[in-house]
Amino acid sequence: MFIVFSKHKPPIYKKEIKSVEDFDFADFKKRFDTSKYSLCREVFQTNQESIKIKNEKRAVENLYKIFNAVFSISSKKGFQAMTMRDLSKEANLSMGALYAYFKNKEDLLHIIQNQGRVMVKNVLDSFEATAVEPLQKLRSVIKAHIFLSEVARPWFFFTFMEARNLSENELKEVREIEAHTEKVIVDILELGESKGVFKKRNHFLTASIIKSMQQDWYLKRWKYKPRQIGPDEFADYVTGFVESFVLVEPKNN
Amino acid sequence: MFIVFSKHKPPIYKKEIKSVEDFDFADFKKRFDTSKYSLCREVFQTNQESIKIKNEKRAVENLYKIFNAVFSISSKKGFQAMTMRDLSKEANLSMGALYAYFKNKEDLLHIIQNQGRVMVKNVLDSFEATAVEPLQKLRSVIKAHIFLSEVARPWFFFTFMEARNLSENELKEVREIEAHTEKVIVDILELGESKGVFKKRNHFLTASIIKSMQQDWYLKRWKYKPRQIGPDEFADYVTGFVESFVLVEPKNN
DNA sequence: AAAAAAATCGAACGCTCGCTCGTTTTTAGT
DNA sequence: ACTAAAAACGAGCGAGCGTTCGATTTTTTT
Repeated sequence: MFIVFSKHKPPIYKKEIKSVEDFDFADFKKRFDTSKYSLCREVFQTNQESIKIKNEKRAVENLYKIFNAVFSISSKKGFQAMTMRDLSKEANLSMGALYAYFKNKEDLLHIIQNQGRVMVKNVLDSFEATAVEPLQKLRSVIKAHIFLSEVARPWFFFTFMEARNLSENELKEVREIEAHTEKVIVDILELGESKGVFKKRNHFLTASIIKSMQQDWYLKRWKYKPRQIGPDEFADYVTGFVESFVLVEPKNN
Repeated sequence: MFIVFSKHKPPIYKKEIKSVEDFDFADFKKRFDTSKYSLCREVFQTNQESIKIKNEKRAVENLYKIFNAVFSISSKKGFQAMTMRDLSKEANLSMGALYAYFKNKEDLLHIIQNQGRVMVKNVLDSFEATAVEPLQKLRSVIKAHIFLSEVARPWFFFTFMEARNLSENELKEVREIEAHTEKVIVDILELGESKGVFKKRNHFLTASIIKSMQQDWYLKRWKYKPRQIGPDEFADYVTGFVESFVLVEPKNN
């Protein structure tokens, strides 16, 4: 989709740090369709048989209003505590209109959760193959996750917080994708270890800890915002933190 | 395999490391009243005027049943979605009996949240002054937090997940204690920097990341349990991770 | 401009919720 | 064993929930 080949592949142990894979948040936004409607359009196309509205433009715009209202209300009081009257008011749609976009309240939850999951899997998988060297792979994956959670913060927050309300089946899917993204990191760490670039560690624990850092970015954004810490600075700090632990020959700074 | 500090100590800063401050989980449990009723007893004594039951033993036992039921139900569907009938059934108490222990559902939430907050503050503050050297202080605080969240995991999980339902006033208290525990870490890092033991870093970000690791322990315990990773191993891994980043002269392994 | 189709509206319905209170059971003092 | 206080009980109340559907408005087609 957007695999970028570096013009000159430098040797890993030298000054290769400034390669094309070393994207920042601005690069990330350019590479993806970050239009605020893109996710809603996908939802419309995926659920066309259950959505009673024919006109795509209209449907997508209203889905956008609905989802935003859901995110806004449930970030304050949770999805279960949100009433359909709350939602109707916040989205500026009548009760009847709302039910043209989803079958019932539970269905609304599932639509959002599923779309969130699909988005994360699509984006992160496309980043796995971006880089070749272990260190670059590691950086790519860490950054991609942080930047994606920045672009789609409400989706991430909602998915995390409301995962409890899922059925056993869906919960299994959540666990699977979580294990998958963790395995992506573990594989990179093992590759690096076998190449002698990374230290021998408990890679599962390292991956777990990396994920917890990424998670902090979208769960506790209110902590970072007033201190003017942006996604680039945060991502660099996390990668620096991780590298000092896993690299055989860490940079000194 | 990876960093183990407890028994055979690598001589990093002379021998003062082998001090009483280098506690493990078993030590921690001994040092605190970890009786399953101790927190409930505190709740009873704190809210004696609103609790309509006179007999302490009876009240404490029922509070224990109630809180456990609350934790069990809301970990699955959230506090808001839990009905008083759910709670009545799970706690084996009638509706009327429940309301002898709290004024209303909201009050029940506040009682649990307040007690959880008080506990965390009491325990962590008592650990701040335990050690003298920056590195030992850092280890103490990190371990104390992880071990405490292990002993009182349901309280931690509940406090985190249901913080959204708090009033503006209480939310302020939550933020305050969160900022407080973060500041404790920042102060230690600054002390270490001034002593030349720790590197010059963005201490706020380091503290933030440390907290996110600790948090992972009680939010995602289902990940660690099947892999047989206990609190000692996890705490050692986290401290090792952090030390490789902050120490001027990190141990090699 | 009229007619058909699409989209929106919101009062009304049945149900479940938090909570109460008159009654019954259990406990403790004698 | 008696009795009064303490504790527990649970059916029932009104409020508010998710959801529906015939009426109405807006858009598209002709």
